[in-house]
Amino acid sequence: MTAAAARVAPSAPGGMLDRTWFDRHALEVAPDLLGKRLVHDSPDGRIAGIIVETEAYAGPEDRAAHSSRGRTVRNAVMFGEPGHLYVYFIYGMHHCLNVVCGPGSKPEAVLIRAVRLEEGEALARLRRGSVPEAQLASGPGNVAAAYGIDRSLNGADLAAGPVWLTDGPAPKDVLARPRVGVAYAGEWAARHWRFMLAHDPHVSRR
DNA sequence: CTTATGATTAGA
DNA sequence: CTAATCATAAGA
Repeated sequence: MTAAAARVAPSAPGGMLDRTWFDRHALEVAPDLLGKRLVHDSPDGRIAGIIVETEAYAGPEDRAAHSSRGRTVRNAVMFGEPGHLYVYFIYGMHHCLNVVCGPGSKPEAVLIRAVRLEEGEALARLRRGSVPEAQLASGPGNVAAAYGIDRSLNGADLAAGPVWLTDGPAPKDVLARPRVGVAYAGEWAARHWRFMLAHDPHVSRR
């Protein structure tokens, strides 16, 4: 293998998910993200794991989505090109990691709610402290914390790194449930747009 | 400028 | 159940 080929490599094991993969409705991407591998090559080292829980946020019509209140400084990335990160700060202390979807510039995104870490556990522990293994990256705020992701990565291109996704093991039993923390969204709150692997100890509580 | 609140979490 | 804690958005 040549040095040039090695440099191309963010795609490692399975193929790297490309922009066209994200250029679909969030409702299609969210369940498809289960089983995929999320990687972050941070300055401190690599963190990687399998996504076990997601939530879909559709375009302006979805009253639970940030984009339903129009384009603002915070949610601008949602209105841009699919395949970028949308990272926002919430409740004065947590970051949430989202993947921007499409189609096209339709402002949709998928929230990554829980990951089963496979690589970089020691690094995650430095950031998260001595929590049970199953909770290292369980819950959206904890995923961002374990991965060391904050707003400095808002808008980052998943096709350029340092964060990207690759194919992973096909999920077996997938459950669909109502989304968390969106009771204010009326009829939209009742939709089962939260997806998770059944019986996986790494999904968030609630 | 002021004010309310949130795609959360940990702990009582 | 509530506190923590602040960027953001909306309103005056």
